[in-house]
Amino acid sequence: MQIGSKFTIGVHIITAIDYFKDMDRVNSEFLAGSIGVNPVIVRTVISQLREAGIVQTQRGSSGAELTKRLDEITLYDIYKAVGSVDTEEGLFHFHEQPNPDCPVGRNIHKVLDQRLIDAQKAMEEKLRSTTLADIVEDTRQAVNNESNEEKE
Amino acid sequence: MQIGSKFTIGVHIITAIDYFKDMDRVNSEFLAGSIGVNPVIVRTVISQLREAGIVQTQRGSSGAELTKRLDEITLYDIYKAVGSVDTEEGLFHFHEQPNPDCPVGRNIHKVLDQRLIDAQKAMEEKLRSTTLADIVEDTRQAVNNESNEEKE
DNA sequence: GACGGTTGTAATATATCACATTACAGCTAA
DNA sequence: TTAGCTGTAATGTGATATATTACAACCGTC
Repeated sequence: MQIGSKFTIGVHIITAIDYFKDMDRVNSEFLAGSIGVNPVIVRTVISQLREAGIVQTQRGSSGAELTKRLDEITLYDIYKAVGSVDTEEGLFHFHEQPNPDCPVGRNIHKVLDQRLIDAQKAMEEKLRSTTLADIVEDTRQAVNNESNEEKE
Repeated sequence: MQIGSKFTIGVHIITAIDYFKDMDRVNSEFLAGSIGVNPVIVRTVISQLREAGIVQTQRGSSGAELTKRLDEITLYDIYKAVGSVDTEEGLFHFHEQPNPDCPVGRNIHKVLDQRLIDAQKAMEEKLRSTTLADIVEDTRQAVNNESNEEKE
């Protein structure tokens, strides 16, 4: 089991929108090329980011813009925006029909649920601690290191 | 996306093995009845718990036994035993073909990977903090509360 | 105002995976 | 030897992630 790639795609999209904002026409096809997926996937993810108030787009004209500062967007915001984990169901899928006639069966939910929620929250808190400013900065840094290595 | 129910089934199994150890013949059919799944699923999960050194079984004769003390088994041990998350791949599925000709594309992995690993580890650490002794105790407690409520 | 380029989204296809189910050989205790 | 159980393979089925095609709605520009 894995959390779908729409999450890392979302991070990639926002990073690229900022990174290329003054250089290229950052449309869905350009992004799809950088990410390595179909343009429709990019548009779908951008739609979800738009609904979450993170980016802004316009039909017809090309290019998305961020509506928040990079340091106000966390990994968690993107994770949430693209629906990485269903809010109702949670990260852990509980077996659905424990037997109510069995003392263990009818209490296991009660006993486990909060601990599972806590584990999920611990992961989500970690995601909150990184902002897209961190990601973009680290990306620029990595690119700089590349050109330094070339010179040697 | 969700972590499969084999994890909560595993917890249920160990809890029931301990809870009923002096009362019933705890075979795969009995467990399947308590959990509400097919007996083969139970046997599969028990197989994985056995490979992880948590339970011990015998062909022919019925009933599994724990090979560790309850307070030496954590939720994480079960999570790991049943392969809730693939060790190679990790919890987060990264899009697989970021473009190496794009500065963002060829660096996004480097920049994101450690942060994703950290988030996953935070969740797993939480799972480590609960032992099956906690779960069984809370279950007995819950059962006691039931009979108290009846008397009122 | 017609046109090229773009977005938003529906519809469909495909592969993978979780779980269910059947079947049966191997084993143990009585 | 028999009854009952386990271990596991094989197969079915539904759900889901991602890819892809198609097209209407829309914008800036000539």
